[in-house]
Amino acid sequence: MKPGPRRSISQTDIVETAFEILEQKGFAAVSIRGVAAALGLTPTAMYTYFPSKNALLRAMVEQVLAGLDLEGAADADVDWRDRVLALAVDLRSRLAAHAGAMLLVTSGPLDGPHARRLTETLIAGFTSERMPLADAARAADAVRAYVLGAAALDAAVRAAEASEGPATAGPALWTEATAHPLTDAAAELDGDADGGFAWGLDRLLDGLLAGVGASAT
Amino acid sequence: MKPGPRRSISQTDIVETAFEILEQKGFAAVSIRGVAAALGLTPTAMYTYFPSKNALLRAMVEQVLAGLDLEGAADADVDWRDRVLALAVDLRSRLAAHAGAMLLVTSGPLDGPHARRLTETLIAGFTSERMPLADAARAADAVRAYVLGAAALDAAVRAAEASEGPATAGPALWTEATAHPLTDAAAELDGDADGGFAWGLDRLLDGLLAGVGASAT
DNA sequence: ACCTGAACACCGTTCAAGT
DNA sequence: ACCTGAACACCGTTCAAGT
Repeated sequence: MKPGPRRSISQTDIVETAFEILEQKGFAAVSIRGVAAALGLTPTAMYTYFPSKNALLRAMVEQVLAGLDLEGAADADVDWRDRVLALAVDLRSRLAAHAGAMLLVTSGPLDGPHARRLTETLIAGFTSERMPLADAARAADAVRAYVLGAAALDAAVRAAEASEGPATAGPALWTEATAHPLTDAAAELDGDADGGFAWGLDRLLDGLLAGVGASAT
Repeated sequence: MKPGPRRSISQTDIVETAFEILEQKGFAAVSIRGVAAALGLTPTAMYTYFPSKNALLRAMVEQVLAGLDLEGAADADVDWRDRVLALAVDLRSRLAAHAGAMLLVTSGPLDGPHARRLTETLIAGFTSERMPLADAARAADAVRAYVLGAAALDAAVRAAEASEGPATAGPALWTEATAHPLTDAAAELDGDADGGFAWGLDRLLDGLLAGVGASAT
């Protein structure tokens, strides 16, 4: 095919195609060349839209965050505690929806516009509980860290299950099989990872909101 | 050079070399070929020691975790709260020590022997505070998530600073520059990221330990 | 068992050139 | 501005072969 302007493909089209590849073939398959091929372009044409692969990955992170209901989280009619819980659960499910989304988040800084809006919303919520600004900022950081870390641990476990089957341990790299009685016992009586996430977040909010506002139980 | 057995190189040597490359040239430079070259081997010889690149990365994660003072964390003479704080701070500083260590952790499941020992130690500590096993397991998950998430956010920020200079924003991808007054205001009066980490962990422990034991303040 | 050399099927990115 | 084609300097991994 000859060079020259074609029917314009948007950055959004590229990001969407990248997400399709991410879901179908995993994080490793998200490549400039692969996305270009799926769009019927040569790899070099991609550099018209994004200056680097990293820029593409950042745009993907932004799209994941774009769907967050920050307006709902700013609704002062609802308790802040309930709002931040809903927001965190939503964010976590969005990160869980795409198999490799967590690697995206870790692969670059969370400094896009939607990421900043999320941080701003969190800080605003905590200050609305009469928390000093410095503490509110740290509280926002703590919530971000908890949600991201939980999503990362989830993603790592699921990636391992997908790549090598559920019941495969390392080939005798370590011999002591049952040296972790508590971990094993806990694994038996639990299986509700989602419940664990909300429980831990609840405890974190207990600690963050203790003694700062009336609505903190 | 001719093929045939050489003076044996150990898996430990390979992992150490990989860490040197990680620190000097970053995560992207940690490659089978690169590590092999640094050791004077051909890439294929690497597959004698590790079945895949992923196996090498996992071994690196294990080495980061291997240095953790789990014995100190099991010392019942000290308050569990102080012990888990020390453990978390230690883990975070280990993750921060290597520029790309966080990507290592995120790139695979934390299911090696040292990772499991860490989980076991955390659960044991929480049960020692008279916490039910199921809750102790979830508390351990919460602490892991918080520490990992905080380390991930740190690493992302530092990676960005290293790759493109501190004061570079995106090239007008978004126009509203000062739409985040709280974030900006908080950034001005804070700069102590380490303090923020410990503060948030303290709040998390407040929430986790509230009402379960005598030593929970 | 430990290693080499060649090969396969990929990468991100740059550059000169076309329309 | 948008695109192609060729090229550079890389990847992980496999395979046959040597000692």
